[in-house]
Amino acid sequence: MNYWLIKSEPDEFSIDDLKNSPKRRTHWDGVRNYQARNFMRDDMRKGDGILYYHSNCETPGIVGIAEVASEAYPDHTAFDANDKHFDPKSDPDNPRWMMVDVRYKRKTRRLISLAELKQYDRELEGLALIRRGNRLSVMPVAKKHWDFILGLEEKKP
DNA sequence: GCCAACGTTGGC
DNA sequence: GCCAACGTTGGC
Repeated sequence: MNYWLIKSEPDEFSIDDLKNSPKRRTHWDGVRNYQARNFMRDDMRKGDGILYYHSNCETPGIVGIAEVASEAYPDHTAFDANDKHFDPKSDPDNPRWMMVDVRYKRKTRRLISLAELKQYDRELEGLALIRRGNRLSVMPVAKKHWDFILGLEEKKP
């Protein structure tokens, strides 16, 4: 079992939006970065744990837990000229972009902010999220980092 | 809103 | 294959 962190702008699709989705799940479309795609396509497995992260908002940070609910399959929004994430170079016969389904598990007891996570740069060394200039929207999380971050949930910020 | 960091594109 | 130009991400 692997662990992941996925980013979403709460104005676009928040943890509550996921929670309120039918069957509390959705397809994670719109990823248009090769490294992120490769993680989804090659390494994500059903049941993997996901830290749900809110980006580009007042206090960016981890707000919930989700899980991978499917293997990767073609991201059909890349073929839709009316879609925001349309990619004319993605051929339906040879799709360039993939996605997985994501299922809501729960919210974290509190928001674990990026600023707080950065204070533990020693414990979280190697976590892509806190590396400078990081822009990946799908990234792996080592089990020891997963455990450490969830341990923070019980602490005062 | 600013801007640093990064990924992608395309001319050469 | 190099690299300048450009577009995007995302913290602040």
